Amino acid sequence: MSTGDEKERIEFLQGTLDMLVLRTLLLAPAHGHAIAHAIERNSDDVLQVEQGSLYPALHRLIRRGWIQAEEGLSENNRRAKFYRLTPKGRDQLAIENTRWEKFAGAIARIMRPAESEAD
Amino acid sequence: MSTGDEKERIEFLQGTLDMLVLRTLLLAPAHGHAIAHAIERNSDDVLQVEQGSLYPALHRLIRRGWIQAEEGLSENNRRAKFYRLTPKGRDQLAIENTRWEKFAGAIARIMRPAESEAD
DNA sequence: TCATCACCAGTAGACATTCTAGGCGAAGAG
DNA sequence: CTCTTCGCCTAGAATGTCTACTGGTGATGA
Repeated sequence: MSTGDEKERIEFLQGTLDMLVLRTLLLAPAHGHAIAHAIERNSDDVLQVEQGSLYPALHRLIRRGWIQAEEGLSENNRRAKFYRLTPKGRDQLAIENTRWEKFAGAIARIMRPAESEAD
Repeated sequence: MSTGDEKERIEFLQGTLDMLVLRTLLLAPAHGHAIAHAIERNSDDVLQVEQGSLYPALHRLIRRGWIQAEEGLSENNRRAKFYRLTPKGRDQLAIENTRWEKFAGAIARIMRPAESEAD
């Protein structure tokens, strides 16, 4: 996953993709393409999900029992794998969400006092 | 860098350590140990900086010209390398700060509607 | 004086995740 | 029939972190 700046494509934030995928599947089952597009759209195109990151992530999530795949037909009448959140996946999403907020909060505490505390 | 939960040590957020180090050195030059402790303290011990992550990061930052090292004596009268932010490093910090906020904002947009939009 | 501890710097190797850069099969359009 | 688009997938490289060390040197106290 990278951010979508003009040309400053940055590799960023290892480990958040799983959370984002789980979050997306909380709304409804979806196939790979749709998941990627949903994440991109919902982030106002700040995040870009590469296929080479997405599919390994999906398989990882399956291995861990957090999602499951079902064969189906896409909106465009093509064969597609629909991924669905499992109960374990739902729990995991809650865990990762908490963890993220804790982490982001910690970063904020370090970065924030910049203006006032600078010596 | 990992979060400091009781036993759920998580590997988290590749790439943020550099930003945190730069931010810490914005306040004042410091040696490795001091940088690590400052990050841990300022994050209320949520973040833990491992030496095996810190020193490679420091050397990386030097290679990129964002910080520079000077030999000196620590508060405990021990030989230590004091790392100082360079002008380039200051610019870089601004870049990374912006990037982080953009990224965290994007994550938030995806994660937020959880409560209201859940089907 | 000698042992021990805390402080400070550093490295090697494993590991996980991401990215680049492809490939492949099938539906639909012309 | 050909071309494009959709959807799934993988190999290999790059990156950054973690675990688990090594090593040197002040300070402390027996």
